[in-house]
Amino acid sequence: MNVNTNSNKNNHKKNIEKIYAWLMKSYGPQGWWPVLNHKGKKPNITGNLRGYHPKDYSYPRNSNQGFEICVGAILTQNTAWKNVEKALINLKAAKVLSPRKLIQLGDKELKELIRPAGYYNQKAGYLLTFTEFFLSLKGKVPARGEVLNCKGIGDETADSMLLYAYSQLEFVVDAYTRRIFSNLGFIKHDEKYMIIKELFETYVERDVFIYQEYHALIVEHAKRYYSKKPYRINDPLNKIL
DNA sequence: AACCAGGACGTGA
DNA sequence: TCACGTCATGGT
Repeated sequence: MNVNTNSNKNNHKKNIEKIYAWLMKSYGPQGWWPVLNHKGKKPNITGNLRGYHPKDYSYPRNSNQGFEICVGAILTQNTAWKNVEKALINLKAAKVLSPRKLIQLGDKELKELIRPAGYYNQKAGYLLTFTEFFLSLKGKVPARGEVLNCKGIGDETADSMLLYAYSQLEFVVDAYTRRIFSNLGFIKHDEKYMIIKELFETYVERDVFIYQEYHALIVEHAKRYYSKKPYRINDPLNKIL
């Protein structure tokens, strides 16, 4: 029994490509992952929802920027980016937004700096654990399983780190992805993370920059049409499939 | 003034 | 495995 034409697998590839094309045409390149400039500020070139360097895929440009992306990935768990930004700017201003400096920091100081990002007691511990791991890599690209072994890093955070900090071909799935694509009929609303990840990794062109943009575009679109219930209402994507 | 945000973990069925 | 409570600040 198949009441939804969108769940026809023969159309998945076309539809998922069509959605990407529509999102890109509508919103343009997103410039993810956001990275602060050398002054420790948010570059003044974008709207508040976009990344900091649209069309520029040369990030991260050094190890510290990669580390910054990982820190942001942990801090943004269930947290608005605006609050994460405050925490990152605090860390940058205190000149501790690098792995060596961060592990030297006292527990109380670290918590105070990341406080705006919320859950600061937990996240402080997660950051220290991850930082030790990051240093142990000595620049090597970690395996997904290794990243997942760090307490506080689950599927989405691991994939975010791998895709945006390490330029690995890992599709990032978040609550927004689940919302949009379940409402469009591709998946169940409570579908497992890995099933959704595999859906995209099967049908999206296997290109790191496209993975980076697709996830960012999904977030941008969801913020406009799926941030408050009832979801799906007025979603223009309903009409293009 | 509730509700939500670019989740993950611990616990007890 | 799964449902549910917990963690916390700041914007709307």
